[in-house]
Amino acid sequence: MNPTRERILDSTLQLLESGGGSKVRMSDIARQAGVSRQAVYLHYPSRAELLVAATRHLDERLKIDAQLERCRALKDDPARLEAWIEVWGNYIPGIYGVAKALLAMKDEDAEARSAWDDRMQAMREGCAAAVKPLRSAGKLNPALNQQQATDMLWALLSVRTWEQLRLECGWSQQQYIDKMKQAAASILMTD
Amino acid sequence: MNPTRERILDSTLQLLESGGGSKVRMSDIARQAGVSRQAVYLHYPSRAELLVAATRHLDERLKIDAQLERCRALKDDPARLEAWIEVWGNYIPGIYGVAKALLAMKDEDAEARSAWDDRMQAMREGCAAAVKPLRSAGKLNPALNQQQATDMLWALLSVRTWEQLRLECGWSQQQYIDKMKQAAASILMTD
DNA sequence: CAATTCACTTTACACCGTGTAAAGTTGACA
DNA sequence: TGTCAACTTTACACGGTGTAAAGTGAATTG
Repeated sequence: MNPTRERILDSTLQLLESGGGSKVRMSDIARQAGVSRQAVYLHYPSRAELLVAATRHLDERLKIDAQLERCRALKDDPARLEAWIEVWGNYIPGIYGVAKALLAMKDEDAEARSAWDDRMQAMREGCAAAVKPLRSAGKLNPALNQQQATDMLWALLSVRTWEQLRLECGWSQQQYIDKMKQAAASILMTD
Repeated sequence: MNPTRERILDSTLQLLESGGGSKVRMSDIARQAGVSRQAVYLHYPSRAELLVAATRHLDERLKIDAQLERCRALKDDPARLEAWIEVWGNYIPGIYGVAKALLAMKDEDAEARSAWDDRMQAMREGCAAAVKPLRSAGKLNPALNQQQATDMLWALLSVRTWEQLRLECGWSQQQYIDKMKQAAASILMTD
């Protein structure tokens, strides 16, 4: 990969992660990367596309796919639910900065919107895969069909919910994971 | 109340509610109110303050306080939880437009931030008041203390969660209310 | 050894939306 | 008749995104 491009993406992620949130400007990123603002536009035609590229770059770094192996191994085991919550829940802090920026653009930029929706779709599949074994094992709460159970889990594990509990309520990451496991089990499983 | 001010606030709410989301401009509002853009600034010094005034105006219209009476009546009754979910859950659609706009500004504008946080604080008190009777009746899930239970309920009933289930998953309002009651009961109560 | 090409810089500018400033209009009221 | 208030009109500053084009310097190639 082109070294300048890489420095730009790294700088973007660095700024996004260090609190900046959505108020990170193109010029900030350029300065951080030690490059002119125009050079950034030379590689990424818009802020939205830069952010999207940055999330892809982050994925490569965090190797989410490898993390997911642990879940996939539990093919028809109801324990897949806990494994999934742990993997995804611990993935959120790593993507939070870029997620926040993407979420902020989502309403105004189609590019950002579809990038985010793609990721959420993939995340939703993880939820569906965690619900399925419950149904197979007859442990799924009879008040919920498979779709509804997936929706509930998807909402429960949303970045926004993580943000609220972790940052606004001051929960620790461990506490978040533990309580989410309990909550998901309570909602989705019959006793 | 000043009739021009009122027209401005009504127009703001109308535009916010009809999908516009956060891309409603001062000039849009002015046009809708049949007034010059500058006249809007004559009454509200900034977009943030206008939005804040609009939410207050909406509160008066929706009479949330009256709605809450039904909850308050159930002083120490565990049924207060269901009543609260119903009241708040049915309040969200009415405030969603303005809530979305406020949430979008929250990260950049201190005015908007504190206005939103105030409202969420009030909402959180409703959650706390719904949790308390459970504890009194010994029905609170022993894995959660009062604070944690309040946090969970607060997160479960967040506008973002409503948005996700209602708009992204396509749930009906009735379905949302029903499932939220079930979910809250599962998470918070011992059997 | 030129000539070209590539990656980048520099400078400049158009566009939008917010917010400020100030002079002009209109009607009500004293 | 004058003045005050509410509003309009015009104009402009600012910040951030994105475009355009000329300039620089180092590596590549005929």
